[in-house]
Amino acid sequence: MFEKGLAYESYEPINFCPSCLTGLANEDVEDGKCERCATPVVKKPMRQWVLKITDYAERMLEDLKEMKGWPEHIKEAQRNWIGKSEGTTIKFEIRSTKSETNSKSQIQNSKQFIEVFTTRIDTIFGVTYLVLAPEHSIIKNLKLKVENFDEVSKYIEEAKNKSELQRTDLAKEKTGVELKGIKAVNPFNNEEVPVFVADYVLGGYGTGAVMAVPAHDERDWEFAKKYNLPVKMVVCPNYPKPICPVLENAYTGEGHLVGSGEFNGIKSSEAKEKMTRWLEEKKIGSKKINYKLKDWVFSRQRYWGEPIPLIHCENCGVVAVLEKDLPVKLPKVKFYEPTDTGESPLAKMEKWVNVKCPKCKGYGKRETNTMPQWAGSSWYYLAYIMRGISNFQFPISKYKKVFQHWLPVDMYVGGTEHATRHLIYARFWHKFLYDIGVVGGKEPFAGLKNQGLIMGNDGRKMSKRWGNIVNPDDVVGQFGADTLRVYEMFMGPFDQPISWSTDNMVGSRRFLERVWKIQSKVVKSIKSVKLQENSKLERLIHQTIKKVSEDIENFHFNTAISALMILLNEMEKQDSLKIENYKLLIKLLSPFAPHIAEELWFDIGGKKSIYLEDWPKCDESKLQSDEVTIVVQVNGKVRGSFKSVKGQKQEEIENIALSLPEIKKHIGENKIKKIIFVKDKVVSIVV
RNA sequence: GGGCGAGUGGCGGAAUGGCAGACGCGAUGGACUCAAAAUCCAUUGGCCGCAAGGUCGUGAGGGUUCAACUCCCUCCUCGCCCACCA
Repeated sequence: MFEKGLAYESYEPINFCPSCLTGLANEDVEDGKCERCATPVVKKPMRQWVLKITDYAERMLEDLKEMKGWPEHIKEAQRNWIGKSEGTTIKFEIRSTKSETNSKSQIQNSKQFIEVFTTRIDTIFGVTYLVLAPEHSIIKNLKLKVENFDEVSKYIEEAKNKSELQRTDLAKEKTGVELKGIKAVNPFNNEEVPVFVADYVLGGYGTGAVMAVPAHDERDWEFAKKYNLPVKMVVCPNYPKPICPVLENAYTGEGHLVGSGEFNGIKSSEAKEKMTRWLEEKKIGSKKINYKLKDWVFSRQRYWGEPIPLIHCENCGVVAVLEKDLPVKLPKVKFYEPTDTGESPLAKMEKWVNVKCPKCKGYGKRETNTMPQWAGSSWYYLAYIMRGISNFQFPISKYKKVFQHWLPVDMYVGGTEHATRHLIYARFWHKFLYDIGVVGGKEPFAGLKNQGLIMGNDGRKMSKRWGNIVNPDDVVGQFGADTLRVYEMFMGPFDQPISWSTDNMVGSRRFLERVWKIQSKVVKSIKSVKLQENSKLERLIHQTIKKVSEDIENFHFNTAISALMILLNEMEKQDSLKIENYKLLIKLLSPFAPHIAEELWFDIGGKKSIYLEDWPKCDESKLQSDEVTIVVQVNGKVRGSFKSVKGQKQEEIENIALSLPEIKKHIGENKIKKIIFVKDKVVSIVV
């Protein structure tokens, strides 16, 4: 990525954990606290490596359309995370309000502009002020023009020192300071509006400045109310009614333009186009697409983590480690405490750090930042394939053919929490590898399913805080691994959150014990088994094969196990059991209880592993009984039922239904209005 | 505030227009036992009834249908994710 220009060094302030002494990316911060140690993070400028994931934003968005095997809600989450919005940038000229003589001497000749991004250029005539993010670089350039620069600096300083946590908490109460001495000029009507700095505008999105339209934006509305700024309505929802409703809050919808000069009376959508074109002609604005997705801060100041394979050379600058020297391994050390300089612990390990520059063979130092934990999980599905072939040889392009054979991953199972982190990163890496020709497909995972979270006994998310964590090792110790597997599959629908219940586990344990026990019923000769019982059982067996096979395909594991329990109940009723039938039961059970299945398989004479056997096939002809139960309804209520031969004609079935005493009773003296007949299922009589 | 899910017995859940509660847990009664555990058998949605039977019932209310847990509309509750993105 470095060589393709997709990695760059940045010195911007990032989240920093004062306890771990490391920089953190947004994904390592939860509610303003360090994910690892729950210490509130602060902002700190640090040197860091950043990957240009934003270059892939559009493709990641576009390719979602083709990903039929992914759940819609995960794709939607990714769309929101990428956060594409189409709008317009527009430059507002800054004008000084100081007297002519003063300004002439102090101000340079060149004009200064504030550029803003908006998705609602149609509301431009409603602009009553401009807002800059505290981080905005233009502020320091305005020092000479701004009369209350001290006050402004103070506000900016305070905003900077607010931790992420405070900034979230204070989100509701808006604050800001006007930049006195300057005004911004609205190019559409040459109106001068005041300029504020306020931390409700984000430095990292768009241009870091917005045009405020309190009449049509809730945040601007709140701010305007607080600081008594004018509100000017310019979009009317019920045009052409002459009177627009009095505003009690911001109207954020679209409509027809009013109070907008030559644009009056046209629709928002049309106005957006016309106004943008007007700006483009004047060269003070243009169409613009913005994404919420930010570039990926890819360095951590931790010991553990893959070293970033770069070398800093005095002569050549940053140079990539040669492929033959990959991967760069961590030095083996006893201690790896964080440094107090904010550098990675690796920086202190001089033997490891000092190397020759691969280019000029001069004096070089290794990059000491390491990769975040997301790095490994972005390609481990490739690593498994590589591992199956050899032991991670570089270059990775060696594996091209093998990757083409195995990829994409058919079914990837993971939690929903990965929607906007791991699954975005993995897709990004895969697309990069596709671009350099290592993998043949654009996407890594064809199918995706999310398992439901297993909640604690109390219905809450398992956590130390609630003391409701269940340790799988303990469960395995008490009940056995197969019981745990069966229970986990049986406890509820795969994709839904379910509370853990150790009490309910005994059911799964009993089930496996009973499977074990009916071994004693197994006979090798058919003679002792009653023929009548056999055909009924045989039908159930084939129904079970069908049900279990389909349920596994559809991830309905709970009902698959239920079907096996039903089969077992029936088998237990038999005096004796054909060995083939018992084998079938074990095969169907084997995916859920692999250990016991294998052991039983050998117990009943299996020579090779059960996992070398073919999966049972369902014989469709043996599925259905000749007999069906017909339900009889009168006025929509079930009043009786009878058994009949399958495929009976409507007339005959109706006659039987009408002759039933309980049906006669419910019909009584009433006239029959209508009879609905559903073959082999229902006769519904309306009186 | 936005998005996505989910509401069915004492509990986990099943049924995707056609007998609601499959399967499992728990509970009750019985068998075995000196006794207990384990195991096995039976019963187990509520209400009325000795019973036969009746009646109500899938978060609430309405609608479509011969028939609705299932489809449509309105609302309530809970969970998860995102959240000042201009």
